[in-house]
Amino acid sequence: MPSPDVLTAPPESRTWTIAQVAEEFGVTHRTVRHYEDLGLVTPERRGTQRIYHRRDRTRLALILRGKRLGFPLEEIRTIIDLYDAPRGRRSQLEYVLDQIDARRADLEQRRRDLDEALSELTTFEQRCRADLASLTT
Amino acid sequence: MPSPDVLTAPPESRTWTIAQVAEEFGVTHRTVRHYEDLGLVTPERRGTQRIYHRRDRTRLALILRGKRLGFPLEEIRTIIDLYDAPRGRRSQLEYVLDQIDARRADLEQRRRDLDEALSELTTFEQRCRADLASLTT
DNA sequence: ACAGCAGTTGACGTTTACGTAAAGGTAAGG
DNA sequence: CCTTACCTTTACGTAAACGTCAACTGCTGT
Repeated sequence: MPSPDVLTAPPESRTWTIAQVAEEFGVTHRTVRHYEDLGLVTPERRGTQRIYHRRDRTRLALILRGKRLGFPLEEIRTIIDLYDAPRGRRSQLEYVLDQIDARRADLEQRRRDLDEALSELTTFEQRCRADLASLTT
Repeated sequence: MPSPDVLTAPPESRTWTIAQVAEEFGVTHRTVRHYEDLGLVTPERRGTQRIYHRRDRTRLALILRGKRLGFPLEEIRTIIDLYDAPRGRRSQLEYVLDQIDARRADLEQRRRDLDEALSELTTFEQRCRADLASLTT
């Protein structure tokens, strides 16, 4: 049985086990550990056990979306690193802004490819529907 | 020297060597041959040499766009196969239309992910620009 | 005290997508 | 005829992204 704390504790301090996050995100624990090996997530350790916080879940969501978009994990890491890079000095901020531009260009290329693929698919579908209609007559 | 035929022949019959298509699409000849091993392109053979036609270039363009979108080659093949599957019988047409729906769902999920990523990037950029402005003052 | 389960660390296996080296065929130019 | 450039097959290598044991550890209920 879970201790009542889970229900009464403030949401900020809510934590998860590896099995829980794996289950929630639909991946295996091996996958989660692999991401940790690559430095994509860094869960807290209570002794030897991993404790996942909200921050870790946010990262996992970012990672998995990156994967759905077809980015390699190493590239995903550079994105994550970008998002929580220190931005204290002007030079750092300018570097980050440059990186943002590069990423945006990449994403927009992908969107062009995607829209192209979608419109070709639509054209193809119309042809098929026309063929189907001509069979019916 | 190329024979004058290359200039006078009708554009339909224009062909390419493996080196030319590889160069044109910015990949190595090894890559092109790999796609052939997987059945993604099937160039004509003149003796032992490969002859690439317009049709092959169209396919290569499809393949590479698929790759930019992060699809595995096997999945790309199912797409290509879909595009030139026989559509004579009604049952075949209905099957193809089902596949089209599945693909569209996939592509639209990707677009959602993409738009989300882009808008997060924009938000982040604004924050950075704000930080930069506050440094200037 | 002890079984049982969840979690942990290696370490090797697998699939995908090519790279790369070896060894040779072929057509054109000198 | 011989070199050179381009093409061919065969085959082993490799990096990424996990899968899959194996062998422990550490709580938890009985």
